[in-house]
Parts: sequence; structure tokens; C-alpha cells
Amino acid sequence: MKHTRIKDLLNATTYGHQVTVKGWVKTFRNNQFIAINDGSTLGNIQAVVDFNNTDEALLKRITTGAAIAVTGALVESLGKGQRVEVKVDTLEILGDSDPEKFPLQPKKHSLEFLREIAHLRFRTNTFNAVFKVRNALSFAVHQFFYERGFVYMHTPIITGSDAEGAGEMFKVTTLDFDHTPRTPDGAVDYKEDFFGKPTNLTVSGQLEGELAAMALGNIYTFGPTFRAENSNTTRHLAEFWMIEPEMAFYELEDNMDLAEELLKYVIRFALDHCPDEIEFLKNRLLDEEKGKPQNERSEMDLVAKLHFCLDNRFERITYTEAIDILHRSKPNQKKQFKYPIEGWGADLQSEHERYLVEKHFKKPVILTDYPAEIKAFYMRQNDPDEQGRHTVRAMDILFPGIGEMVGGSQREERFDKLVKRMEEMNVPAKELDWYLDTRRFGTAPHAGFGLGFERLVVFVTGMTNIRDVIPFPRTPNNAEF
RNA sequence: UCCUCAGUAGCUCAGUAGGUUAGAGCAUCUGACUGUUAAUCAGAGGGUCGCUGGUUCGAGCCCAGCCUGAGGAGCCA
Repeated sequence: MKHTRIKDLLNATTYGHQVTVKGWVKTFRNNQFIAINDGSTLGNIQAVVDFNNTDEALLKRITTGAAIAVTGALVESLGKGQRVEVKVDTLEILGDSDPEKFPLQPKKHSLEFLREIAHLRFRTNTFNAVFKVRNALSFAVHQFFYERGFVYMHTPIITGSDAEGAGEMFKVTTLDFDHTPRTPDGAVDYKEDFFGKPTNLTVSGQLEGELAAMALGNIYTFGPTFRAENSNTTRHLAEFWMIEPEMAFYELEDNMDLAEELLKYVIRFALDHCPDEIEFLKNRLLDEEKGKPQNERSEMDLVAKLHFCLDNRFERITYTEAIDILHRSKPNQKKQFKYPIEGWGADLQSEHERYLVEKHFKKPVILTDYPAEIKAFYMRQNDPDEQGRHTVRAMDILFPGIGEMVGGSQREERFDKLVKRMEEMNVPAKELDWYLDTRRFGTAPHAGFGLGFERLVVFVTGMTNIRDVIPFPRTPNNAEF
């Protein structure tokens, strides 16, 4: 008999017909009540076994984690706590689960423990919800761009350029480390390597994305990105997914508008399409915060926080204005910052970003026009201000609890200014000659940004560690599974 | 990579002043009960106290080094 998804059974409005359920045992209570979950929904269906007329050896095999198939009538539940249940006629164990060894129990587990058994954590309510939301957000990203006529561009994962400057890179090679070919002067001879030159995993698809945008108009990438930084934080991964739109004829304002619209669109999509999952995650968070002192708890619950984000325009201020606010801020006056704000020019520390987002504005903030010295070579240069200070048309979107969700800029489209900047920052122009061609042939204003997908998932799910929103996290010293 | 904290049963954790046989709840096993909701009741089993070395008559507890995890910082998305 064909089986029915539990999600559909729980929504059933007619009773009495025979159904088959296939799923995994969550709990087996009272020798007769099996809570079965098949992943289709957070809810379980209760199957009721007539234990007096069931083989005792078979009953013993109904253990937490076992895969089973039951067939029987779908009936209104006699007990409280569930609307429908299945009165079992036949029960088959599809896969046993040794109760002595199965690590998941019908109780709360720490996220750290579940991380060690990442292959099994999908079976928990929390991770079911997290990955459903991740799925919805991912779909929403594509739908958002498709609706707006953006072209989804697959930029290379293996890159021949080591000049992107976005971070340490993972080398890609087929050379035998024990017998590396050498040139006469003793250096590794990359001519012998697979590609005949050094190659790496991509740290960003931006430069390639710009090439496509300068022909197709509006494009975006959405793919894996790799950074070999020794980062050990709740918001960094060595392998993560990034969304990078790039738009011809966009200036910084257009860029900010698009980013804000995108974020609100996908958050709205998740709220609309995963209400049960987000409700569950909201309660999970409330439960977790019960153990915390009052002042460390969130002011808003998850759902309220998401709505608040949707209902308010992101605050847009320049770096210079931000420095001003921070300079006059209480924590700065009272010397509570570890890194006091002395003046213009320094990069903002986490504590400063947090103050702006979480204390001062209490909503997402878009910071623009950073000092040129602390930003990448490709960002469009502003004219120096009255005091001769050089800034670039950068924009970072900062989110509460997360920090930088989006980093982007209007690109420097003027050939001479771009090349001069590359020289100043020691970026080898020769290697990026293909990139410079966009400025040689029909250059035009354009802009784009990078959105860290896992950081978005962290925000929408209310999880606090980025390792809990990607199935198998890769971090320094950890590439398990 | 740096700073702080932690590592005791399958899981979550207690372990006093360094002192006999290291505890609890949950899970597991056995039995009872049978419309339960993380079922309940009774009983049982389960430990390389992260690892290595040191101090001591004696170390889960003190010291050193290392490993692992968490939080924070830096790097960034």
C-alpha cells in the first residue's frame, strides 16, 4: 500500500479509511502508543497497537529511532493531546534501532552534543525546523531574483586567481606532496600541476559576477564559498554559502534598496511558509533563555523580532556619522569600550557595531562610505571631503546579534582610478587583466553585494551558532562527515 | 591565532576541607500496570573522573604540559 505523509494525515478531515504510515519511532509509550515522525512535519502521528494481540518479540523491536511501517484505520483519537491516530492492523519493522546504542533520547539534548552526531541530528525537532527554514529561505532567494529578471550565474568554484583579496584561500592541487616537482631554482613547479598553475577554492564570485553583469545586466550567484581563515566564532565557517548579486547601472542607493528588499522578501517568505517551524524555534529560544538572567534575555521573541525587522526601514548612515554617534555615546564617554573611539579612520570593532545596532538604533543599520584605507580596491572612490578624507562607496548591513550580514559597494568603474588603487594596495593588475577589460570596453556604473546565507539563517531561526544552521559545518580542525 | 571558562555513567549535571566502596535525574535492562502525552511504579546494570607527567602516606579535587568543547576578540559573509 502506498504510504501517506504524516503532514497530510494530521490535516485529514475524513476518518475511517485505511492508511499506511512510514517513519521513525520517536517514543513508544505504555506498550501501545507509538509516536511516529517521517520528517514531513514537526508533528508526530500516534499509532495505537493492540499489544494483547501482537507478538511480544515484535513489540520489543519498537524502539526509539527504528524505522517502521504501520497500516490501519485513521480514526479520531480517543485520548486527548492529538486529533487523529492510526489504529494499527499490521506493523512492520523496516529498520531496527538498538536502544542501547541509539544516542537520541526523547528529551532535550545540548546543541554541542548534537553537533557531534550531526548525521543524526536531522531527526530532532530543532534541526527539522532549522533545515526547513533554510530550504524556504534558499527557495525565496531564487524566487526573488527570478521575479526581477536576474540571471542566476554559476561562477567557478576552482579559481585561478589568488588576487581576490577576500581572505586566505584553500589550495587546489593534484601534486604529490611527498614528491613535488621543482623548478631549477627550487620552487614548486606548478606547470606540472593539474591546471598548469596554482589554483584555489573561490573566496568570492564577485569579480566573475561583474563580468556577467556587464553584459546581462542583473545577475546573482548563490553557491559555496571557502575561506581558510583560522576563525573560531559563532558566525564564521570555512565553507559557507553566499549570495552575490551584481547589477549594471546601479549606484549605491539602488544597491542598498535591493539588499533591503531582498532581506525583507525572504524573511517574509519564511514567516509565510514555515509558520509552524518558526513558532517552534521561537518557543525553543524562550525555553533556552529561561535559564538566563533577565538582562541577558532578548527583548523580543523570535516572531516579534522578525516582524519588527520587516516593519522598519533599515537605518542608513555614513561611517562618518557613525563615528560621531559612537564618539558621543555613553559607553565611549564612560570608557566602557575596549577600543575607545578616538577619531576618524579606524575600523569599527564588534562592540561598536553592536552598540549602533542593538542599543542606539535597535534595528538593522546600513553603514556607508567607509574610509578607503580599510576597504577593498574595487570600491568606487568618493571625491575627498572638505577635510581631504578619502572614502569609498561601500555599504555594510549590520544585524542585531549577527553583525555584518551583507557587505557590498558600488564598484569603481573608472579605469585609471581603479588601476591606481590596485597599485596602492599591491593588487597585481596583470593577473586581473581580464577584470580590467570590463573597464576598457564599455565601462559603466555598477554595484553589488555579498550576503552570507548562513548568517541569514541564523537570524531567521534564532539559532546562536552558525554551525547549527548548516548540515555539516566545516571549521578549523573539523571536517567530520 | 589570542583571552576566559569547562571536560565526572549513553545524555544533563552534583561531588564539601585532598581521605574508605565516586552520586542524582533522564536513558538502558528486568518486572508490574495498561488511553499514554518526555507515561507511571519497583528493582538492576552501567565510570580509564579528557590525556600525560608531577606534588602527596593518599588526587575527581592541587601543579605543569597537551587534547577537546563553549563563549568572547581578530579576520569577514
